[in-house]
Amino acid sequence: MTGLRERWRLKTMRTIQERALDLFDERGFGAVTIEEIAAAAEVSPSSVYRIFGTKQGIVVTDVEFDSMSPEALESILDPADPIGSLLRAVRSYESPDAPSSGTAGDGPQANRSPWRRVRYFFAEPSVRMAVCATLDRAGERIAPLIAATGQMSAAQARVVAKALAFGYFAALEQWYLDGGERPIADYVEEGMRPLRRIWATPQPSSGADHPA
Amino acid sequence: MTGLRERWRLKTMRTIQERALDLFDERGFGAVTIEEIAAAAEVSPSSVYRIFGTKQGIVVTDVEFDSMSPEALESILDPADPIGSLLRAVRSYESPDAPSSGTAGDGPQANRSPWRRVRYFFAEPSVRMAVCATLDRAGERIAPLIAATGQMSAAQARVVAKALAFGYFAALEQWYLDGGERPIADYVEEGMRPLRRIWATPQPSSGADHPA
DNA sequence: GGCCTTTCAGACAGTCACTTTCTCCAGCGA
DNA sequence: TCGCTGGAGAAAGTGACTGTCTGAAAGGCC
Repeated sequence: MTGLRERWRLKTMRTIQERALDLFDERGFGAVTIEEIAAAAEVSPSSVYRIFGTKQGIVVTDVEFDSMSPEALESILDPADPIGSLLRAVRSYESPDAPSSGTAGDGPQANRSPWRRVRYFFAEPSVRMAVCATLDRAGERIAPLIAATGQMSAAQARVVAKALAFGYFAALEQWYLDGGERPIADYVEEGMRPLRRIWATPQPSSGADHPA
Repeated sequence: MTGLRERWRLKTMRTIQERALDLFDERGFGAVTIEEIAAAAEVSPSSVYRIFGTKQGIVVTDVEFDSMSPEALESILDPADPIGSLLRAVRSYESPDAPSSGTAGDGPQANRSPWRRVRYFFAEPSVRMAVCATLDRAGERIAPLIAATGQMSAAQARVVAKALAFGYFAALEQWYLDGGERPIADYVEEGMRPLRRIWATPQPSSGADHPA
């Protein structure tokens, strides 16, 4: 039984995000002010900053993932096969409804899929920067989990964690650039395949891997 | 022979960077305004923005690397062994004088090594964000070079390029966190070793690799 | 070397993201 | 039911950044 305050916070978060995206879709990210967003969501500008920190945070913040506890993250991410874990997470996240309209179909009340925000990750430079910062932090979170397996040193775990986080970002961008036709999981699986070699046990019987 | 205008620009760039770092070291990044930096460098605030774009740009911009032509980059980076190329670049960059004082020794007119800026990459969040954006762009530059080898698809080259750029960042941070005692190249070599497997030909005779 | 064009530094005003502080109400525990 | 407290709202301020304009110096042309 969560408190009333937290309920209000979560509901307000979603309201602000949706109203903000409505305005961004309508007039562009840069042409909308925080005051307008706050007015549209019927909260004070202070609340927007208290909740999201920055204007880009409204787009970047992922309510369920960012509030995930370290334990929950640990239960999802298998340090021995992080790419497989990532794929599973992406597939379950993607399942509800297909993204369908990638660049086409820019209607005001467009799809409410979680991928609605993703467009701005790549279209708006300042948002892209904020996404990079978020991935950076994500890397810091998963590095200790990888290091805990004892397979690598702390420095190597750090490098690999960053490679995973930003490799995923690269795959996502490829999906975006292709217009969002095929499911994202396909891009993640294909794009990140070279990284799988990091965990590959040296066996002579691994088949052809690289060509697209 | 380069024009007078370009000469002025380069000289001004270095002046602004050094004066700005003097002020940052003295009072902290956030406590120094652009106006003060401009005054200290004896230029107008407009010029600071025209040259560096943002306040963080003053710290992040690497004069020689950022102005590197695509051809020069191509001549340095061997797509078949990017990590080896990176190591060579780091070693030649690091050679002039050792960084010595990492966290200790915060004197006003500290060392003038190219690593003076690096401290702020990790100490100042907004600068760190800008560094991430720069690495992101660096990834975009090297991805086509990797894709040109034909070993991977475009998506895979994109992923690997990002992994390289941010893996280097992770290694650099490990160096910073350790206090900058050992040379950076050591951290790059050790930290990025797992990424080498991406290019490893499947041979059963590869020895032990992982422990630190 | 003198003229014309272009480029760019400087000045200035404006916008808005973000911070800080204060007040006050309502949720929460006793 | 009664304090206590966390948090929402209001408001003023700061400074990073963006345009626009003007004048002067650089660079090309004869």
